[in-house]
Amino acid sequence: MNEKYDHKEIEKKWQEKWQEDNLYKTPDEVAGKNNFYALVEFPYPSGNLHIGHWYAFAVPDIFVRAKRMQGFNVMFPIGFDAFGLPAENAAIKNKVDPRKWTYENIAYMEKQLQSMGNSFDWSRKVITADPEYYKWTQWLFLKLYEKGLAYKKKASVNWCPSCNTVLANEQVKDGKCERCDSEVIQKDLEQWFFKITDYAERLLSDMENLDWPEEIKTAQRNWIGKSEGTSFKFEIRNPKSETKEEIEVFTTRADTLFGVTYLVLAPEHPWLAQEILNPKSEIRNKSEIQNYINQTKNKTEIERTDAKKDKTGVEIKGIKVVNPANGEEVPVFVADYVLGNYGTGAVMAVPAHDDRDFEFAKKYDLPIKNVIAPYFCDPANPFRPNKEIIFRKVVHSIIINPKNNKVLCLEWKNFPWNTFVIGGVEGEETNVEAALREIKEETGYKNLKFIKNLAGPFVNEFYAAHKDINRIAQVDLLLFELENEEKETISDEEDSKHSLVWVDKKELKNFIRGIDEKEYEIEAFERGEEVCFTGEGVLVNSPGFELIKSEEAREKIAEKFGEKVTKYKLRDWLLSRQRYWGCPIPVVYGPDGKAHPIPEEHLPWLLPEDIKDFAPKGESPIATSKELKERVEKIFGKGWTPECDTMDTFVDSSWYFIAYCISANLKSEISISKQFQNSEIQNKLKSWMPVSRYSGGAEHTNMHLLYSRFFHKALFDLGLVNEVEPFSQRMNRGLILGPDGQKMSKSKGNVVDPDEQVEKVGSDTVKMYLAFIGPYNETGQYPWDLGGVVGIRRFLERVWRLKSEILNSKSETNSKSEIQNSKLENLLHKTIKKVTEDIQNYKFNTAISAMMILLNQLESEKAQVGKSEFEIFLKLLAPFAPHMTEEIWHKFGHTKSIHLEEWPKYDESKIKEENANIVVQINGKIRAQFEAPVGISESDAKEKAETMPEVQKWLENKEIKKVIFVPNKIINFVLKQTVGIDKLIS
RNA sequence: GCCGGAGUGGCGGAAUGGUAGACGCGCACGACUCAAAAUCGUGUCUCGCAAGGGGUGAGAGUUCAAGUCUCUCCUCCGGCACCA
Repeated sequence: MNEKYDHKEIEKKWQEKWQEDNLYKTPDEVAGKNNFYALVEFPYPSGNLHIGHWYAFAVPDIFVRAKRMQGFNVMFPIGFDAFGLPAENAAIKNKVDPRKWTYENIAYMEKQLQSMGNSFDWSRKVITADPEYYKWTQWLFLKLYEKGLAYKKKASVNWCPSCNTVLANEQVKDGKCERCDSEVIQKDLEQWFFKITDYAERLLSDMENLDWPEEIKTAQRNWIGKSEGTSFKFEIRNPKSETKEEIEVFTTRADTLFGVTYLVLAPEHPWLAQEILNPKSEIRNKSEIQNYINQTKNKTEIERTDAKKDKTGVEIKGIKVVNPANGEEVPVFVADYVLGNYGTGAVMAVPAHDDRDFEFAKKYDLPIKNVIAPYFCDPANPFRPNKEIIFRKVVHSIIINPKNNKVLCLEWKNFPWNTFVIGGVEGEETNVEAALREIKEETGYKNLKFIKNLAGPFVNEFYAAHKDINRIAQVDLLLFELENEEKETISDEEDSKHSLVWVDKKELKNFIRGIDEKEYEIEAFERGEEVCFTGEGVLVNSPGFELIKSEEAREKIAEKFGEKVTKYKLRDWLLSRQRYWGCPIPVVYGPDGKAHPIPEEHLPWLLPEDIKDFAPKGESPIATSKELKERVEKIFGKGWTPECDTMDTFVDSSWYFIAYCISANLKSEISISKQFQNSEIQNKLKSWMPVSRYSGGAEHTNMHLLYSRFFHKALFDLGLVNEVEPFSQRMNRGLILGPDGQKMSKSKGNVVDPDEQVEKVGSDTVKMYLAFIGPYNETGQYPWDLGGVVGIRRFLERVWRLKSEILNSKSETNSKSEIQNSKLENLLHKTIKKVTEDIQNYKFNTAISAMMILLNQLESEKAQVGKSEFEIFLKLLAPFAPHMTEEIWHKFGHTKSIHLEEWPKYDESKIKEENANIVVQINGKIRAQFEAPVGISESDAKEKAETMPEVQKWLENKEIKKVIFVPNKIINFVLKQTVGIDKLIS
């Protein structure tokens, strides 16, 4: 008799039973079991579970269940990241209390989550908007404040005019608000910050030992943006001032110091602000500068930071600064291409070797001084020791005949090279003079027009065999045009050396040979203009450092004229938000305006509830609360005022994984300080932290992970936690797209509703389909494919049917547990191994495929399948289809849950095959194959292969050059090629 | 521009340097059926009647053997981006 696989009934039944039995409640310690902390990012209570939530929670549940069966005490908690903007926006739009909106959503989503049948430990649930939770957030804030890690300062901040609030740098995308897409502007405000920059180095170095995907580590490294460089001080030449003033610049290219032709200050540079106010200042164009600064302030972030826009700036007239390397005076500019909040807010401009400076210098016609020369060194002719080193300045001339666009080149008679016209610079000659002289001597042409410098200088080092010397040549590449073909006769000596060849422009690449730098030169010629060389090379025009390589010169110049320093792109974490629905910053202001922490006994410092209008008007709606004002005055006295800003929700989520470990303590009446003093909390944290495996979305690669790591390190320094890093393993998951391959969105109408799918095919199918769609530990994008869902459902139905058949037919032969078919047994053990390993590696797709293969085999040989074999299969399937397997398990007469069973073990000896399929290759091509006992020797395999007719026909009349034998896999005959070709032709 | 990641059938995707396309979807044919659905079976990279040949974004290279390793290039996705 075949009963229907009624997923609705089965799933409901077991969900209720599991809850009733508290099956997944996780004690802190279980004797004989190791703890495992499996964490998934907690959801924001948006009001509806979408398919992404399923992907985030249901799929890792497979891993969690398997881990439990494998004997671990696994904590798999869940909660809600409940503060944040959408609640407030809903409040403004629909005139509902954000609290009510949020908690109703939570209640609804909890029900939806239950339908997932996940093995969450609900008893550890946390909600960040609960006073019992944010009391702890506030306490932790105060701890950081005590340590000097939370501070307030006036800062130019990213302001979203639509959300009416401050945004962290991380929340600005392309100069626009991440949430509402409005253009972000800059605004000066007093704001709270966390000093995450103090931890930059540790955030970087502690990552080394973490078992995280390399791409996440790299992303964090980029975000932290460490760069090692040098700071130089440029003295301000201010004849009337008695005090010595300096401007400090930061550079990673100390080797270019001699190429500085001006200095640039960011509009925010503090010296500038101060100097403009200084009546004695030498600056002659103060109002022009002030205008420029004001303009910058009015720019949006997107206008300011668009690298493609034209660079603008204003010279600060009346002052110069002195290059510490050579005492040269250079002008100073203010320009907004220099950022105020990185480095020192001032840069030394080296237009010859920095693209941005180059662009600016071109626009404002500032001098460009080459100090780094590209460096070529012919590996075929390296310097020879003990030979004289001769340095020469050289010019290479490209002479073009405008009539036919051909280039004059030399073909050398006694040397294997073809060149442009080349020659050394003598005495006091200029490059052009030297070139013209050489051209006349070598070619006879005397009427040439100098067009321009194409490139240079660059440096070439080689051993010149014809002169038996080591030669260093510093080369400039010049362009000339032939005015007419008038010629002088050239000396016999010159004539005997080389012949003149006019080469077509396009042929230059093929004609010029024997010089390393030819590609560089031809490229420069084709480009037709000098460009900025930002690479490394050797120094020129840098007295005392001539011809030293960039890398070495950086060290030497830094040591002599500056100081080595390290800078980070990472900026302090701005946490103030001018919003209602967040954790109140637990601070009050005294009559003098100074900030005071709220003493612990007043925590939680509650969000006021007497707010009527949540629409922000430049300050937090909390500022309108009467209740809060009265509360402050009552506790602290007249004249005291509350802090009205709330915290960035990233603060709430920076410690929620700790909250899960100690969720019972959150409710305690005992003060937090006291709780931390007794060992209870420490012990719980020791049981669970660090998180064993954390899975989440790629969108949190930077901010959330970095903030949490910072928070954890700060708490570690405070002695509150025992670990430096919170997450020992992290895996990012991919994204589920709509059936059309597009991101799901209501406007596109391609949203897949998980509730609907669960209703139709059941939670087990939906979950398993999501696991089957692709590897879980890669950040791919997978379209939801209804056909694919059907495939999984079919698979489960087949399991269901097979169960019935086994139940019916095996009822009398229950005792039979030995598999009689060794092939089946072999497959069973292989599958156990494969599924076990794949689950561990989050490769659920191939684990499922292995189970499908096993099921196919079980079905085709069902007469031989005993109950116990089928039960092993069921256990493998249990984490994937928890409801259905539980149902079958009980139908098989068990009374305990399948999820409390032990994970099947495989026997390595049973995986071993008796026979191997040996592939016979001729020259790497497969020609035949045969079955042979495992371990067959090379000689036996060779003998066997050679007797096969389909092999013999290839070996006929051929000489075997070599035989490659891969045990149990391949025997490859390598034949003499020539014979093979003859055969092919005939 | 820089830094990551990835390019394999009609589709999602498999392949410790060793039989490319497992598994699933789709499709085709067949069985069952009055019929359909469901189910089951067979086939399904491509050219070729076959023997064979070609095939993992393109091109070179290493190797007895390359989807896999090396180099050059192209495309897509993600992140960062005037960071000196």
